[in-house]
Amino acid sequence: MKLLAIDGNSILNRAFYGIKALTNKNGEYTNGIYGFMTILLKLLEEVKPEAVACAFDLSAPTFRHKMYDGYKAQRKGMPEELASQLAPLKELLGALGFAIVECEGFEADDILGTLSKAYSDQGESCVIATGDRDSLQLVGERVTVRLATSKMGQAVSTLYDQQAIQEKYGVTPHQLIDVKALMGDASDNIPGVAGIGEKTALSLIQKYHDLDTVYSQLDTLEVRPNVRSKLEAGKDMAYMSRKLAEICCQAPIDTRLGTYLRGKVDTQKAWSLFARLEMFSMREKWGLKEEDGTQPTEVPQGERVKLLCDPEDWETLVREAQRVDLLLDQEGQKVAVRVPGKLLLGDWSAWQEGLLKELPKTRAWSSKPLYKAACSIGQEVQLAAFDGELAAYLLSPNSSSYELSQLAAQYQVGSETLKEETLESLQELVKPALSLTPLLNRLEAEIQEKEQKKLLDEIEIPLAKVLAGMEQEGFALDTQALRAYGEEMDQRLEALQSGITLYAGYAFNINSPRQLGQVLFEELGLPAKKKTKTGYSTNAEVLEGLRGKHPIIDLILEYRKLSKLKSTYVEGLLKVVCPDGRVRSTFQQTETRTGRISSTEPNLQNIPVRTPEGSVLRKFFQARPGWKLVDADYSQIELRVLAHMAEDAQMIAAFQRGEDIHTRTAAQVMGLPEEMVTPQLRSQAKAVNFGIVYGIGAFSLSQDIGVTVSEADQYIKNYLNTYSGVKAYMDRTIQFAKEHGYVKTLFGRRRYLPELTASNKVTRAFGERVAMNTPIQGTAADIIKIAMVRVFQRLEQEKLRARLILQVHDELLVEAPEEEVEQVKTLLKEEMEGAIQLKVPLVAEAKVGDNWLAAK
DNA sequence: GCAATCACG
DNA sequence: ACGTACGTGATTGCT
Repeated sequence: MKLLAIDGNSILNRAFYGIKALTNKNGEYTNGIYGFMTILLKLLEEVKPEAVACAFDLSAPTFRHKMYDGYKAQRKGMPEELASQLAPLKELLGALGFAIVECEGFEADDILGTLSKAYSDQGESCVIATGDRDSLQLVGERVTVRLATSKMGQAVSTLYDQQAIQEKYGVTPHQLIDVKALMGDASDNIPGVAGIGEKTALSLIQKYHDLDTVYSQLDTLEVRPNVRSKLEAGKDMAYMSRKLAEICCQAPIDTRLGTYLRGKVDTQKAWSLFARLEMFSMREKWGLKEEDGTQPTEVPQGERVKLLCDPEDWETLVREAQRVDLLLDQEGQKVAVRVPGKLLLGDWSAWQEGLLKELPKTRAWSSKPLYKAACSIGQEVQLAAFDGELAAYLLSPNSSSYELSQLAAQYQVGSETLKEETLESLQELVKPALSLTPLLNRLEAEIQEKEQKKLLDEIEIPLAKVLAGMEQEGFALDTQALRAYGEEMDQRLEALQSGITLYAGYAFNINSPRQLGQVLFEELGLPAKKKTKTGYSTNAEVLEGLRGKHPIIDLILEYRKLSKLKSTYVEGLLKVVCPDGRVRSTFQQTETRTGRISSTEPNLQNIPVRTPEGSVLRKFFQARPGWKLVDADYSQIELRVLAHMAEDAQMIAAFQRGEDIHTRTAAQVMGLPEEMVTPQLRSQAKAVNFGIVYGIGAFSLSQDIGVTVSEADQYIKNYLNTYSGVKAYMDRTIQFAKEHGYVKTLFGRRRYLPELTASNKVTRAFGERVAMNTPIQGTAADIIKIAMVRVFQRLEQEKLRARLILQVHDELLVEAPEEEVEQVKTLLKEEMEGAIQLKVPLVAEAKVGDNWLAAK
């Protein structure tokens, strides 16, 4: 019978430091557990043990502490984010049927020693898994150690048997105790003999075999005189260290071999623990099946429903139902519909018309595709009653995906069951559909509880419909002109490339930062300033600093800029343009942690504008013939939000008087009259204003505006003195975040901040900046979302043909027939400025043009 | 699949 | 001693 004996603390420790921080949606740290389970899987596969014991340290003092006050005295406790993973790890191991062994007064090492001795004494073998070299002394004829180490960040495990130890150290495993007695161990604070290190200790034991011999023959040892005197002085220390270093093999634990046979797996418990930890892939790896999570004893039994596939009376059933829950499978073009007592399954194309009529009483898992469908078959687009995906996002905006099956597992809601099993129940949609209703119920309740109902009902759900419209509408692109511009760029790129090759002396891939670094900093010998993890940094900031040092730099900067524009915007856009000449972005509503929306395939929120070469691309985004683009953007929305939320008298007054906030800030912070504020000073003040919103540091501000750190620091101090309400607000917000674990916007949008409890102060500082920034960025996002919904409704009410086609965080773009332009301009301004009443006015400005460049 | 870079607010 | 502003997405090179 082979035993796998694991040093739980040591392996957890390795796992924790080897994997970057990972938390579940509640902010519980999980990276150590994840790593531990991965290592354990690998061990089981490689060792194939019949019995497994996981040994853990207890926090109580051990016999070693009692023997020597200094033992592990310098050792810091484990960081909280690791300590918090111990309990769930043990719970999980228990659920998976592994024995957990702890023993008061003894360390995990002693447990491993005792067990390995018990097994080998009875002729059985034992494999010890640990990250700690101390255990090597336990190696014997039937005992081996698998030592986990990390080499260049890679986890490696080395197998040690008697021979391997002899080869590496030239002594027997047992002799390692005496080696350590002499050399000591800094990490455990075992003193050893002062002045004797690993080399000397090893050679002494190799030659004289043990500590007793060394000391009995001290006078005749063939060593340098100073070593002899050190040994003499350190004799007591050596013998005490030996006692500390020797692992005890008689810990009072259960040594019956059968105790450690793997026990029964509590599948439900393991399933739900993995779910809570959000380790979905682990469930499969541990052989857990989906049924394991849905046994009636663990989770409340859901309703029993009757499954009907393509029933003829589906339309009546849906029409007469009080409430409908709907799950659309876009890939399979199937739809699952839950009405009281029944689960209906059908083809989306056949059912969509009837179902879309009933949207107001429908709780959808995801509603945006439904609005798009309604729109594309020319049906009236009505609002859904609920949207599970959006609800889940509001409850936990940190998650990376909002898939129904994962959410159901996370929330541990029960699944409904079928009244009778049929062949059709094998359909892929059935399983997720059975957890749909319980999950929606649960999400609705939690939205109530967290006071996010208004946010969901009045902002996110109506917004989904607006976004559907924008996606459907698209934005016209002049592809011919764009293509021609691309060809121009190619010519220029070729010229730049030959110039660069000439200066470099050979052809290389300019797009490769590595090759470019080689050319600049090794071949041409330019001074390298910054480094990245993998080599020299060659980013624009570094290259700017090298301007004038070599003529190649200007060419590279231009090449970089052009090739970015060409590949991302010319080629990228041409790749996704629809046959009708319009590009249709997808707007992600559950992506950002702050509440903003994002835009993908193509991303229309990062079309160039800051440089002349880039902004010409906006010429190719055009209104239809006879139509115009109306572009309206908020003026300094984030600063206005800050003024309101911080209730800062100075800032509020400045906005109320309609002053230029950056000039005002410059005057205040730099102690000048406003007339003396030059454009350069104003732009510095603008950076300060931005910095404040981001949760500024003096270093970064100094980098940004090119002043010394102490000057930057002075600016910040002056700023916070001038706008003392802001300072109080920031302090208050961080306080709230630390107390509650989250921050929220004016409309109750939340963001959880597990970073604030980190022991790493860089991480914690990041958490604090996020705590300051998120309410501001998030409230601004809430406001423009409200404006979008209102603009959309006004266009509808006033029966205009104009359509909202794009949002870029503080900017809305409407495409309008020429005759509607004036009305649309007014409407946009009114709805954006009137989206909400703050202590400061909201200001939006609208401009008109044939293309996006002209309308800015 | 990740790192580096750069486009936007 | 260390690292250094918030939020995104796309492209490229390289392992």
